[in-house]
Amino acid sequence: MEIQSSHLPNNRKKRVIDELIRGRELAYELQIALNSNKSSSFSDSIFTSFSTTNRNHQDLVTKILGSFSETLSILDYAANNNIDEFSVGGSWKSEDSSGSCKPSAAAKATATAATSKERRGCYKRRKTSETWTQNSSTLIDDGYAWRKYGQKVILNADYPRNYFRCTHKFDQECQATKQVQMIQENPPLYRTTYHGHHTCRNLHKAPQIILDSTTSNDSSSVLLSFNHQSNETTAFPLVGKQETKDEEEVHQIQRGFFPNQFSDYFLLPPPPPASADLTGAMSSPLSAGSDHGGVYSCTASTHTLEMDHMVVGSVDDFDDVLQFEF
DNA sequence: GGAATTTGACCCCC
DNA sequence: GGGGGTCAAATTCC
Repeated sequence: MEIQSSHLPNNRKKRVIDELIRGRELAYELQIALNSNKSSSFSDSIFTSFSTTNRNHQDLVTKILGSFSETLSILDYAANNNIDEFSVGGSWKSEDSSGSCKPSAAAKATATAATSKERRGCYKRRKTSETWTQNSSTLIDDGYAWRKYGQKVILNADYPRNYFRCTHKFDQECQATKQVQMIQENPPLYRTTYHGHHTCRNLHKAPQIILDSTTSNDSSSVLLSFNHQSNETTAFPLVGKQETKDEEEVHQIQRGFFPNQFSDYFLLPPPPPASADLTGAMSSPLSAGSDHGGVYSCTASTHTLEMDHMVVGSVDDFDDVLQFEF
């Protein structure tokens, strides 16, 4: 593994390295798990990892996604220096998953209260939790099912903040939440702040394959993600070969437009037989791609995060160079 | 009728 | 004290 990074602050550099090492270890773990599943075909073992029948694989992929999302969020800061929350001591708070809320008077009252009315206010507010933000010009479907639970007018903000929790908060005790706030109307710009990682296993769909070859003059952002859901309605035209029904269920290749951000990457195994199509679908600045097994190389950008059988994504537009070889 | 959203109330924590 | 995060009843949607 080789990492070159020249312009990230040391603390973020260390976080990038730590997260990538973690991601690599998880990927190895996933690889071992997949290899051990010899009764399944490659495509079965890869893509059923998102089905309810293979929760171990799914869990590993979820962890890997989280690891690389964090890494990319750190890089996102570097690329979008206007996100001041990423400053040290800012929104990158230390994880306190223990939920260190001291028992409040209300909570104590709750223990004896029987009525729902009296339970009001007994929530545990996260004192600290891991958070990361991303800005985008569109409201991005990140593959998880969210339930809106609140909206607040924020002081000195032009637009209200919307609060979402994971749909599986109660049935699977998933603590992931996010806040979405429009920060600019024309052109539209949304800021999404995520709190905590998903521990649920019920992706309402897997992340999408989205090739972003930005249609603007700014070629700085390239987005790859992978989707296995077949009948999702989307504003993005599908590209790729005519697929069998099964193939349709494991991947679709879509194109999207997400200028000036790249933190919404997903790490998933690429669809084995479709790499040529994917490559063909890559319009400038993306290029290249192997014709087997799904090793894709996106070489046109300064930043390439690549693993055997997996490509995390690539970006450019700032001077750091990160190369990962596994 | 169940799920999702809206919205006023509650209260933690700076 | 007040901003902001969460709860939960009411309302809307499918």
